[in-house]
This record gives sequence, C-alpha cells and structure tokens, in this order.
Amino acid sequence: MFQSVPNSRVSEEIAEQIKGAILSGKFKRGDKLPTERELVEQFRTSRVSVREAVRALEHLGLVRVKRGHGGGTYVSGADHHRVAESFWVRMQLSKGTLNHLTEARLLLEPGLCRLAAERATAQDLERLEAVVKRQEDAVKAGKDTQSYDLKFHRLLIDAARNPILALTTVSVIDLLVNALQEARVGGGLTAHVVNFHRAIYNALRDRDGERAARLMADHVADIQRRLHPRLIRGGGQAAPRQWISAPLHLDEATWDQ
Amino acid sequence: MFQSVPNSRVSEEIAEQIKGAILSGKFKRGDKLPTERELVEQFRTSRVSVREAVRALEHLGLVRVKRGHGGGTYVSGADHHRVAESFWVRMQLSKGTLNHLTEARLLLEPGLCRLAAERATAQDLERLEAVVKRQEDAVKAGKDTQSYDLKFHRLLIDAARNPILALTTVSVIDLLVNALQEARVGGGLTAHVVNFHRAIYNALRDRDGERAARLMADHVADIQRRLHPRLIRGGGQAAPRQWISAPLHLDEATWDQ
DNA sequence: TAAGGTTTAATGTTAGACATTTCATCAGGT
DNA sequence: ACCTGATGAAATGTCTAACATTAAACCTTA
Repeated sequence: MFQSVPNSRVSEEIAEQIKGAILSGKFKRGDKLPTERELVEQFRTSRVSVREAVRALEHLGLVRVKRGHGGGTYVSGADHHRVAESFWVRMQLSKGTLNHLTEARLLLEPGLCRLAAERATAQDLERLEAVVKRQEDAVKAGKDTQSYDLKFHRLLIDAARNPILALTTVSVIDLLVNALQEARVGGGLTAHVVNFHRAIYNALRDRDGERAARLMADHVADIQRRLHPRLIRGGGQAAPRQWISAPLHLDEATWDQ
Repeated sequence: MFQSVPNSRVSEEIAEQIKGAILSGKFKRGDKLPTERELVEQFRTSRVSVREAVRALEHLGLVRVKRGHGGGTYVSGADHHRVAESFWVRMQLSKGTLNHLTEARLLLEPGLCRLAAERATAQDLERLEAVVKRQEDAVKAGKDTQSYDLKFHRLLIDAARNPILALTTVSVIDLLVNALQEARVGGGLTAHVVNFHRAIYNALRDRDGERAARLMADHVADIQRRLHPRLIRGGGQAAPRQWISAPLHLDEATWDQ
C-alpha cells in the first residue's frame, strides 16, 4: 500500500543520483566527475559519505578512481571485472570448479554464435576476418597468439549484440584465461585454435548460425580436452589472491560506444 | 617476471583477508564478524578503512550489515542482487531492452534443463514435483501462483548444479520479474504456466534433457509472447530507481549449504 | 499482561587535519 | 639536446574523535 522510504544511507542516495546522471547521459564515458570536495558542497554532506558513494559506483564498474595530480573520478563505461569477481567468489562458495566455468562457456558461446550469425554487420565480419588473418600470420611466424585469440572471441561476443550475455561470457572467459595463465598452461595448440576460428568465421559470413554454433561447441570442448587435464595434474585450484586485477586484454568495449 | 605489489589501498588488504577467511570456511553463513571497533584493533588501522572494506564485501554479496542493537556484519553466503544490479546497469549503458533479457533466458534455461536432467537427485525431483503440485492446487483454488512459479524455476536452476549459470540465470529472471511487476503485467496465464511446469518436470523425471530443454524454450517463448506486447503498450521502460531492493522471493540458496 | 518508555550496543555521519601519490614543471649537469 | 633530480600542486587516501541514529532488549507501569 505504501511506498518504501528512500535509501536509508546517505551514500546510497548520493550514489543513486550520480548513477542516474551517468545512465541518463549527463556524464559520458571518460568524463571526470567533480572532485570529492566539490561533491561534498553540492550534496551538503560529508566527505566520508561521498567517498562511500563513489566506491559503490566503482564496485558497479561505472567509474574508475585515480589518485594523485590529475586524478579524480572518471566514468568508465563498461567494466566486467567486478562481475567476474562475483562469479569467482560464488564459485568458491559453492565449491565450483573450472569445469563449471567451461560448462557455462559451452552453453554461452555457441548461443552467441547463433545470434551473431543473424546480427553481425559488415564491419563486424571485417574485423573478425582481420583478426583471424593476423592470428594465422602470427602462427606462421611462431609468435604468441593469445591476444588475437581473445580478440576473436571478444569480437564475436560483441557481434551478438546482447549486453547481458556479453557481460556474462566475457567474465567467464576472463576467469578461465586467468586460471590457465596462473597454472602456466597455454600455448601448444595454436594451429588447432586458429583453424577453428577460421571455420567459425566462414560460418558467420555465410550466416549459418547452426554451423557456427556447432563449430564453437567443438572448439570450446577441444580446448577443455587439451588444457584441463594438464591443469589438474599441474596442482589443483590455488591462487585465490589478486585474481581479477591481472591484465586481461578484454577491456575496451567495442559496441556500446 | 615480477609479482604485483599488494593492494595499495588499506581497505582492499583488509577486505582480502576477511574474504579469505570467509571463503576458507573460518566464517560460515550466518556468522557474525567482529564489530568495526574490534576489527580496527585487530588490523591496527582506522575505522574508515575497516568500514570501506566491509562495504566492499557487502558489494560482493558476501556479507550483510545490520545496524542498531544486535547489529553488525553477518556472513550472507549467496546473494545475487549485486550481480543483477550490474546486469541492469550494463543493460542501460548498452541501450539494452527487456528482449535482451528474455533472449538470455531463452538460451540459459533450456541449457540448465539439460544439465538438470542429468544431475537432479531424487530429492531435487521430489521438491520440484511438490512445487508443481502446490501450484496446480493454487490454480484450482484461484489463488496467486507467482511464488510457486519462481520457486519452480529456482529449484530447477539449483538442480543443474552449476554456480555460474545459476547466478546468471537467477539474476536475469530477477530483473525480468521486477520489470513485469513494475509494469503491473502478470497473471492471466497461470494455467498455461503450470501445464508447462508439469511437462518439464515429467521430462526431467524421465531424464530426457532434450525434451525438457525444448519444453522450457517453448515455455519462455510463450511468456515472452504473452507479456512483452502488453509491456510495450503499457508505456516503455521507466522505473530506473529502487530496482534491486524490491522483494524477490529468490533469496534462500538451496544447494550450496 | 500489554503498552510504552529507557537503556544499550552497534552502525551511520560529520569535521578537520595530515599522508601519500602522481603528474607537471623547471633547474642543473653531462 | 637530454637525462636526472628537486620542487610544487592537485587530487585521493588515511586517521582521529566526537556525535547521531537505529533497533533490539529490558524494564516499568497501568
């Protein structure tokens, strides 16, 4: 019957207002919010409350805070790290394993292929093709290919044009890549990978979502078969610390600009 | 080559330590952490930093803070609300729509059906059956059935035993339900719903994952067909405020105890 | 015994000072 | 010219100590 009263914490009220301003476009990506002291004046509150609000936005992935000269609070647009961290925490709480992550990937990425086959623009296809080409060249030259590998999956995810599935899938892949890197597992299967990528690209170009999905499922299962056994032999779970802040190469959002 | 230096912020270091204690089982669900003042003494730091750390854990969904007499910081185990909020924010940033949410659900829930058909225990099936039965009774009696509806999906999600997919799917459903409630859309299709639930339950009982998945896809698509048009006519997006804290009936984790 | 006031233990909020980080600038030496 | 180091400035980070508010428990009284 009655409306619930507004947020009881001052900081939540502040956070809501700033969030609203960002979501409604008053602040765009890269913009600098007022300094803490200026916000204190505008909201007529204390610095602690303002800082708490800014932290909340940081945890939402909406802003990034830099310190030092030229520092401040900057709108960051699209950061998946916090969601990835939540996934990780939840996995540990539920005694989950890497297989659960791969299982999720095995469901998500083929589905994204179907969507991407319908929705990919000419530009999407162009970019995908370019990445596959560069990866092929890198393989021939014997160079490291992981950044192209990740870029391919990221472009495909973006081409499917579903922000929820994108956020989820990027987070899942992120955690998997980190886990494998942490365990020093990786490499040694570059030729296989790039062949799959090429085949998937061809299917997308032909707008054949089913074929693309099937290939992607094979691709992910292939990776699982090759890497996970080495991982388990390698020595278990480990590395609860410092996970998410490792470099990820998955940062720049490409389609929500 | 080099190890990254520990967290630069004091609060992050504190949060990491507490998080580690919770994840390693030193604190269990429902346990009360030391009070802020006690933590200040243990960590030899200030209340500001301790509070910031506790807030971080709160945003991760790991703890809940109650104020007043008997208040304090309590380990909360498994809260999806923050992830749901991240999803929502990301949707708005990316100009996403409810259709994107339903699209995600349409991919996730059938997949969960396949997993659940393999993994559901006798107890899972028993509970599912009981909920379907109670929902059927409620329909006959002309009572509200939404809580049974949600409970069915939640039990099914849990029966699939994948924490990542569970967290994602619960969040997606949560946002959809809130959106529909906000728009005063709902009801009027109870008979259809419960018939689908019964059929899905039968498929799971027969360990027929494919049939269950197909039925679930039909079920979700059915809901989409019936509700979304009314939603769009109803008047657009709306309701950016106060989303996540609305009552949700999806709180109690059932399988990560 | 039920209604309502009081105590109390916790978090929430404020104010102000000081510490630290980071970039920019400029000077000095090679 | 160019690297090196010192200085300054602008912001966030941290600390302290007091006071406000909340909500459960307890106690009093009609």
